[in-house]
Amino acid sequence: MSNKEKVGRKTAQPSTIGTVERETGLSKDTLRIWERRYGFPRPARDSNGERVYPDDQVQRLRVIRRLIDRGLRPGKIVREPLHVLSTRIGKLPTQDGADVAVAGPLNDVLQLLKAHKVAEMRQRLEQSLMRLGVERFVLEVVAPLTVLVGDAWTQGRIEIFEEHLYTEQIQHLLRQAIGPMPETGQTPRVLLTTLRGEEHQIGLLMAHACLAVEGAQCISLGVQTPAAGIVQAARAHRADIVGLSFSPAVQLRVACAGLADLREQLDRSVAIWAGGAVWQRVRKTIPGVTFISSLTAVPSALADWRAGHSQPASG
Amino acid sequence: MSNKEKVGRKTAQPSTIGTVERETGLSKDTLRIWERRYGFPRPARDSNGERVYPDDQVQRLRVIRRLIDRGLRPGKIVREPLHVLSTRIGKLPTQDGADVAVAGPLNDVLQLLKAHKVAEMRQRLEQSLMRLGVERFVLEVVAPLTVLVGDAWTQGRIEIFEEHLYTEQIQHLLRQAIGPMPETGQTPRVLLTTLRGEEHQIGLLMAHACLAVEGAQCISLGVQTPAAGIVQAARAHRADIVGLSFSPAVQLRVACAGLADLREQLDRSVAIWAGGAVWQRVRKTIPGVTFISSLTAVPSALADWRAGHSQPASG
DNA sequence: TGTAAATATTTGTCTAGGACAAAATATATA
DNA sequence: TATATATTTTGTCCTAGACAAATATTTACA
Repeated sequence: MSNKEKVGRKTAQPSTIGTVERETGLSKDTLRIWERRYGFPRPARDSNGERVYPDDQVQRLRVIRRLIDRGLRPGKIVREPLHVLSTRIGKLPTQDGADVAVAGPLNDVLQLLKAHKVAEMRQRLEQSLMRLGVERFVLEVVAPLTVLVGDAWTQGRIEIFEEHLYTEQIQHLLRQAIGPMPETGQTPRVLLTTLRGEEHQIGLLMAHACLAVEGAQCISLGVQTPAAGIVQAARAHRADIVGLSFSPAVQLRVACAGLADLREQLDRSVAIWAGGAVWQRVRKTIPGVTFISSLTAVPSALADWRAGHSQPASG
Repeated sequence: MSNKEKVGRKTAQPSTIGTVERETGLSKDTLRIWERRYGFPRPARDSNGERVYPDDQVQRLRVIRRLIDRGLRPGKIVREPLHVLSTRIGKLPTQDGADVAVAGPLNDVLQLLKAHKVAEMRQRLEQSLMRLGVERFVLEVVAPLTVLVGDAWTQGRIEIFEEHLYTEQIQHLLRQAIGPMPETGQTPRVLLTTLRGEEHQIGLLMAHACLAVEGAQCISLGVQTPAAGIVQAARAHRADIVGLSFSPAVQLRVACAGLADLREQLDRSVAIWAGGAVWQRVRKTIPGVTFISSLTAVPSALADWRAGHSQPASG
């Protein structure tokens, strides 16, 4: 029962170290050692001597986390006050897509979200989907928009429930787009899921959509399949590729460990594709694992695979 | 550091405590305290004194985890050898409503799932949806089938990945069914979500579908919205009703506490509907919260609400 | 006899500071 | 300019005690 938490009975949630771990993705050990080394965070203590984190510190931790995800080092930024961190976020090099051009229309969607005009937002997105087609919609709208929304939440410009609402709408749209695609029977057969601890569905759905339009045969297990289950499923469905999605929130070390672990358990003839922007800053590659740091790389990766398996036949 | 020679080291996987945490879902703290209290697991130590778990112990931990999820207590089972645990799994009680009557056609679907005939299963379900319509499909197929699948997993008759696969397919279907429903502008406006700790989406989607076909205007936030977020969202979207879904896995006390908490924070004019089979066995009702223990009760609950709010008008 | 309150047990999370290896950066050498 | 070595940074693991929430059991009472 690792996900047990103390029940917040009074008005607000008490932000214990366990809560903050879940909210920021920083492990308890990390939170404690930062406190010891850098003097931040500096939580209050309850009657029992346990840490109670004020909201503003949690907020600051979220921003710090975001910056570390993009490659900055804790020693440089953990002590910095919020306003310095915020300006840092603005100065970060943006994700691969040159967003300046598309920033306008995407910001419109963000504005609709903040104004709680759900119907209009959804309509706008549906129009984009129709106009651009599934693939361009995913690459040019959903991917950058999700980053935008994530940043906005990190910086407190939108509320958590607004982010939930966005996620839900996008999920709906993507599933509608994926749903009617015919079972082609083409290769490769791709088994899609995420490892334990990764609960973000959107990345998975984006990958699913991109693969499906390219004619790959996708079977999704949803999020958080334990490694042993992935191995079983790959065997049962004779998957050619196991596709795993990683959000920026994942801890690089944990993810690498999980991947290496899975690689050992999985039949060597089955490829592993690890998708997610996190892999842009990975150094050591894992043998037998293909890193796909951008959805734009999916078509060429598929082409490569097909080139290498042009003779599936009856081996 | 010698990071060139690191490639080929130990042949087997080094099951450290972190790895086992990921594999079993048991936290490091829990693993250590079990070792101290019950004498199991009893990992070896590497040169640095760190725990190294043999595979058979990890395997046993997985089974233990599964039994604990089903309500058994650690003190009783952690010391037991694997073969005892295995027999225990078969003897687990199924959900109270063991519907042998409906089992026929539904069992067919279950068989398809176990045979990994995804396409056929999906086709079968799609046909049911077409034939029965959304509401009957949800009530007569999805709801009992989900119980069936849950039981099958509990008793080890299907694997976890098969349950994931089922969930994913159903989610797809339900979202496709819900998606195209027009925004009617009718009342009531229902905000749908689950509380923290409840991560099952299917219940929520079933409720969404049933409400939508009855003409209610649904806005879903997805799962696990913190209470404060629900309050904000209800205000922002001028919700008449907040609908919360609870799976059988939820702990009754935790759920009640969460509901009471939400009831305090939420404007009294907003109704709270708590849905889920768990409420069949609730004793004390919470004032200001309507319990809906079966989806069949949704239409009448809606009628009641409408009867009591026959004059929405202009404030 | 059944229900509610009180007591006892079980169980997971929290605390502390020390230790160490893997990763990242800086410096020296060919 | 590349490669090997040194230094710093950083996260995870260690021990073992404490405590409250969750659950089981007993007692009190209608």
